[in-house]
Amino acid sequence: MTLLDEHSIEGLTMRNLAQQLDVTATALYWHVRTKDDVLDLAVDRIFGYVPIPAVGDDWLEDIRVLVRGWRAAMLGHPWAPRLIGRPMLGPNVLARTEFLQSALVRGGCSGLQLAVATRMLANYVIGAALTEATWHQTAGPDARAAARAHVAANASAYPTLDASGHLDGAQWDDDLLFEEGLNGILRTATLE
Amino acid sequence: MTLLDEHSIEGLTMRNLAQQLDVTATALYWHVRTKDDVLDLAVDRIFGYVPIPAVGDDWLEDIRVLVRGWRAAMLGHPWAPRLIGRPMLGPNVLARTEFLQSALVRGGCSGLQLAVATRMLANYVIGAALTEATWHQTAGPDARAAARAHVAANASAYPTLDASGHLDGAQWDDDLLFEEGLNGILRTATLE
DNA sequence: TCGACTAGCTTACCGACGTTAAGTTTCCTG
DNA sequence: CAGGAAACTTAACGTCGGTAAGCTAGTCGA
Repeated sequence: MTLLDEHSIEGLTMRNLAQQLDVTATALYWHVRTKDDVLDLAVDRIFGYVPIPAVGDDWLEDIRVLVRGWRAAMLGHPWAPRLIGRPMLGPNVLARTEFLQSALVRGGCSGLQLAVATRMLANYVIGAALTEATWHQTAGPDARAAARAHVAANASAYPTLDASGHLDGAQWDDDLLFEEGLNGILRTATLE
Repeated sequence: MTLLDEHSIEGLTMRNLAQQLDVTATALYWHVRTKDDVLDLAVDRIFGYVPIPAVGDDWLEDIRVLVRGWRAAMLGHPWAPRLIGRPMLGPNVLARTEFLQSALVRGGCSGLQLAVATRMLANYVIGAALTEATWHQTAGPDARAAARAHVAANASAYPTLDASGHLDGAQWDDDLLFEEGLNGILRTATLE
């Protein structure tokens, strides 16, 4: 994970990892079957960093806390969102899902409604972490400016986009946007 | 894209791509700067497959149609969700965002509300496509069953998860879950 | 008609990667 | 003190993304 944090995904090679451990690359294959296993382990470890809060009396706040921690864990390790799209059946993942569903059940969800709410939350967090991480690491001084310039140049083709400042980035805080969206999703869970 | 569809991401090598085009691998570097460029082109092309509907009188339905097409385009090419986490500033992406935002504006959104709604929708679609694609291609006969067995074995640790059948997969239709969640998100956009 | 120029491709090659096979050390146990 | 397993090394294979230099065909102005 040190390697991943410092040099992102491309920096994690079996040789680098071995060097970090003062070992030959082939020695790793005694502990691990393939490199994909290493990545899977890293992903599950990320989910282990998501604090599972104690069950409180406010199920909505319980969900908020879990989901905030989930997003924070991924944004703290920007390579993590990119690695989703993998099995993800480790016990850490299951424990997180269990907590989330149990909170929803406490809130009165069941059946289809429960399944929908679970997926909404998971999809929202994953999508948010992925796009935010992408945006941050793509934010070379040029990329964002180039897109903005392109929109401004063809302002007639993108009237709304040009006016909304969606590409300005600094206009709205990511945390605020996430929190507002989360509230929206939770509201639908309480309304249905 | 033929290569990607048939052999997924790992099957797309410069050499394979060149062979498919009856050319040497190095010839590709005349047209493309690096392999990442090829992947970026593939991603932008996917967004080109998202049909941008004509502007109708029902802005909610306009959004639904766009978002459905977006998800379908990604699920039709399961490698696509995994490639998000890349620049994504091509004109196709911008055009899609423009349409989405303009529909929201027609619906009365503006300011913070507009930004939140845009992100919610994007995050939801991306998250859904990613998890669904992952689930489908991980669905070896064993993976899903193994997870279910693990939950059933430790049913005491996962009471809600065990009872909800969240891992059964066949219980709810993916399309239905997506549509319901989409309705929920759109409802928050109209309520706020 | 012909030489210059260039878009497009090829041949040859580089270092790094994931992975395997076989042999070596280290250490614990009977 | 013998034996065996756990942990590691050395050597090597095939493939990958990418570079450098050279070849080929067609266009175009004089």
